[in-house]
Amino acid sequence: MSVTIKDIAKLAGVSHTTVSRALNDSPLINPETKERIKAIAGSMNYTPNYSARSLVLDRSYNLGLFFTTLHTGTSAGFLYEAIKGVNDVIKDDYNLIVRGIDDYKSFHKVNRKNFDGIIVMSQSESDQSFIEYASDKEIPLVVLNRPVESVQVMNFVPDDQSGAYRLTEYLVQQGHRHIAIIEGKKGFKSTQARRDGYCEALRKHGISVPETYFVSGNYDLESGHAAMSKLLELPDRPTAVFCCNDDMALGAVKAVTERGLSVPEDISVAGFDDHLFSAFMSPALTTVRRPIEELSRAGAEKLLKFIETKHSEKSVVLFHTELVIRDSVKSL
Amino acid sequence: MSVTIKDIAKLAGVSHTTVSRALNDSPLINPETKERIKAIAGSMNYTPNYSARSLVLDRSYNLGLFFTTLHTGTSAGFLYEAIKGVNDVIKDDYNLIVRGIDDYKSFHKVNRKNFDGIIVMSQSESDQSFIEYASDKEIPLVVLNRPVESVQVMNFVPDDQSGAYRLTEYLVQQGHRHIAIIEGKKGFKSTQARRDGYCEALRKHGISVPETYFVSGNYDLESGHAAMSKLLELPDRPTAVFCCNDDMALGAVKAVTERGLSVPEDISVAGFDDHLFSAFMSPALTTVRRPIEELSRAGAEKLLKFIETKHSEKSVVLFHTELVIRDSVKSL
DNA sequence: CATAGAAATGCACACGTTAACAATGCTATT
DNA sequence: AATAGCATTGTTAACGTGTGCATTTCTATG
Repeated sequence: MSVTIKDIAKLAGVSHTTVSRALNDSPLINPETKERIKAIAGSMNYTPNYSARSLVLDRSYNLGLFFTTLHTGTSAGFLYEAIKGVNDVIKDDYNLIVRGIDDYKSFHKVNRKNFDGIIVMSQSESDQSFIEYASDKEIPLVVLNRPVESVQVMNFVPDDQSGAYRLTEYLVQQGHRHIAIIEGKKGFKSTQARRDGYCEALRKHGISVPETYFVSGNYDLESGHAAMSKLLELPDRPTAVFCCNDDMALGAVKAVTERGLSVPEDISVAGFDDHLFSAFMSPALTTVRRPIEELSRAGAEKLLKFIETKHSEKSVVLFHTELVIRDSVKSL
Repeated sequence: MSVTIKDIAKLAGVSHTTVSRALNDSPLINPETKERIKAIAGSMNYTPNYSARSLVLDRSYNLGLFFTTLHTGTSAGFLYEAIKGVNDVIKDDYNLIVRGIDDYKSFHKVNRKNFDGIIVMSQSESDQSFIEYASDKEIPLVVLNRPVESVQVMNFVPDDQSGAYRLTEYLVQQGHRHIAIIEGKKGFKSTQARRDGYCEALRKHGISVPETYFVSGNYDLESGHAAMSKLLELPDRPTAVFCCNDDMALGAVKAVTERGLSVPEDISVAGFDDHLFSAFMSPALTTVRRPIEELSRAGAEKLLKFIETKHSEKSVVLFHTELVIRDSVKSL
């Protein structure tokens, strides 16, 4: 039913090979016939059958963008920026396939035949088996957002720890000594890194905080709200709270205002990520910017280059995170 | 390099035809040999080559999820919910390909060979050409979010107009008579529908507002902020503002608090969409819930059923929108 | 015992594309 | 004029899978 190169060949009075070569701009073909064939193809509205091409070329034209999960733990802004970044880079001739790793019962269908390359937006060490699997199958692979040690891969990660360090240090510089932390989802690497940065800064400045200042969350709005509610009940209420992402910070601010208190007058709040909405919160959120879109773009570019040249350094590249000072932290 | 059915055949001492049939659970095959072959396939770690299968079966195993754009106009929450909804439904044997329609230079590569089915999250009439193209190519097609008249397609849309009507009516019932609107992106169908619902409610209650109460936005945070800033400068400042989505509402609230005013004491604000963060704004946002995730899920289910059975009613199905009353509107 | 028919398997081709190799005609060099 | 070599095109096979039809073997029926 649909047009094939053989149909074109018949009409042009040449062999289908010649058509194939002409359409692929082979230098073997006489420029005139090439033009003629292209014209015919155009007029017949020809589109190549990618399955056939894939079969013989052993390429799928599929690129996978995998997240740890599409459920709790992955915020909307994170997903959005990642897709946008990757999508901006990949050429017209790749399909971008989006998927949560935890949606796979078996990785069976993930192989070189089905994916020309894979980008993993890794948030948790639970992805490890997937990453190792893909690496083992020799699928071109870029891992973003989380450092991977066990396997050699192209690896781009934002420097969460130093971001958290600088933010916490900033809180200290503003005169805060009672600084609590609302942590991210358990098991996520970023959770650990941000906590480490926080602890490091406190230690450096000789500040110690009670255990009750460590409250767990899971990166979503509700958990931020719940965690802050706990903190506000404390007899020795903190003067500042570092929320490990902006979503939780929004929830936390809510918990404060609900009690008739206000940010930053009664308590200071800081976040992490710098999502789109953070600048528009009331008060505008002091946070740490993580360049997710840039990271995704860089990752996609690297992957494409690797697919083309089959060559690249497999090492961890740290992306700079940046302290963004706004209005949610009071100077004491 | 990778295992094929012929390799299995050799090992099992049968023809590759038998292997193919066995793995596809054909009733033609002796149950015992079938089991034996399956065992061998498993031990050899066989995965079918989808390109080859696609070629002969004329199916791509690709499902497309297309947005009007991945840039301004599509909010993170919208993208997130849509992907989540669709992803929850599609079986393990489909690839979900995500893409912005405005990223295509030519629709060339969109055809039945490359897509078993397409879901269009349509926000603008600019998608019309794409929808007609896909429909013309006889690709199984579901259009979500925006009613389509020119072509017969499966079409699921939230009832934005009546949602906006009820919300506006609610504002009136709370005693507001000076109600402004911050509109959505020009050219988007939803912009029109929400405006219509707003106007209808005002008319019904015999309220007229000055032209200056219609301020244009484009569904993003900045535009909400800018629009509200304008409104606040007005000599006859409105007592309530209907923002055509939650993102703009957040931006609008920001503009209010920046001026030392507060919501809802000095001015009431309402939104539209009910994104995840809306309940956690301060104050919690009164808005209209649009069941995007459910819509996406329903759309995906419908599409899969159609692909299987080749049969379905092509008509518009309205999804109910729901007024969500929170704390951002004051009773006068 | 002959035979019809069912059950199980194999043969051969098709899907649409690319590419190694062969073939042809032409030009330039000796 | 013979030939080497280039430019251009065609022949043919290959990629891995599914399926119509033929073939073989076995069972049941008369």
